[in-house]
Amino acid sequence: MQYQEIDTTLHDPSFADALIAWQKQHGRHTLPWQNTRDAYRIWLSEIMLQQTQVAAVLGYYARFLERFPTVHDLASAPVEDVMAQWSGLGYYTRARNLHKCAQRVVAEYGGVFPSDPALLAELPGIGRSTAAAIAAFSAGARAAIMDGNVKRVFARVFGIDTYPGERRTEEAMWRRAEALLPAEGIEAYTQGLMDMGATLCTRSSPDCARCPMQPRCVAHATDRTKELPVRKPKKATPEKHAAMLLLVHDGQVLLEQRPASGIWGGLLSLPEVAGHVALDDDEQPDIDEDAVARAVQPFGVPESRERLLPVTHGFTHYKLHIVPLLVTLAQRAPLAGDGRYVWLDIGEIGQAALPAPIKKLLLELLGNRADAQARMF
DNA sequence: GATCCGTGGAG
DNA sequence: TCTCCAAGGAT
Repeated sequence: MQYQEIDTTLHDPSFADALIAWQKQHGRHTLPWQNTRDAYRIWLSEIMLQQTQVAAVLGYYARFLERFPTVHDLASAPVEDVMAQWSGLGYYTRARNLHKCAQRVVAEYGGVFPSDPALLAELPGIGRSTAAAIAAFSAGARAAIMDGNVKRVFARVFGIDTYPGERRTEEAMWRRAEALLPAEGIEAYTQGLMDMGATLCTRSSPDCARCPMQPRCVAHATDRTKELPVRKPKKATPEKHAAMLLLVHDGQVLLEQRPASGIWGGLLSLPEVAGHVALDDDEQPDIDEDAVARAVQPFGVPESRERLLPVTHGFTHYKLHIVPLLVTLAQRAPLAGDGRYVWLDIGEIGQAALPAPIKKLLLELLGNRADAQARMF
């Protein structure tokens, strides 16, 4: 049902003509992943850009290519190195799938990415839209993308007033996207959709005066650019609390590798104190001192303990309140054998595969004063 | 089909 | 400070 017949009643060659002409004159042409047909570089950019804006990707993209210049370099690298390079960019399953995908491209395609979108979409981390973008930019394949930009542009230009996250609406948009594909010039067309969404048809205050679609835009004609696309129906986000151990000894901090799946999958983080964090009458976390003592005990003999101010981190679907418990050890015990725990030099925090809020917490607390801390602990 | 998965910027 | 959401995919 995914790839269905093109609905010819939705054909309108003038849409692509106008978009391509605009892109060539006013679109973006100097992004680091443009002006190449190197599928590796294009693929890497498309994965990094999933749910992530260009400005956030630029630095990561450059560092990543420097560390992994080819798909072979990436495939043969330890996954830990890949995670470390990705640290801070978010959605860490992307990094694991990136690594897996590189290995499959090497093993199954001799290091050459296929140009067929259907084959690309079978690889880990590559869905229908990303496959189309890679195939279009690297091989000129005539395939439709469907990202946030396209949904916003379509919702406004065609006056679609149902929520794009709804299945029926999204299917209708895919049908439209297929029908509107140009006979030629797929690269400028695809880039044009992205450029329009990112630079003109933005979420707030779109620049309709410069928009090539303005004469045909339903939202503009009916003064509904602020209402379209319709918002996601919002629901209350739950709040969670976690007490985390900041165990310090001899210039090092104890970190624990998180499970591969779930939040911050596969990253290093601070060990959590097991058990529910209750809230007292003032909504403040009520830490169970016995639980803390039990959590610390396996790692050594505590010297001092200090409860730090809570740090709040908002995710898409919940809010996490972290209560850091700074504990210095007088004496360190040997680590248990499963390799999950690691003592990291405080000076190496910046390079470690840590979630952004944890890295920030550690750098603010320890990193900035690494020398002083190293002497203290 | 609904939910999960990060982070940073805009307003 | 708070809400929204961005070059989506996997489960």
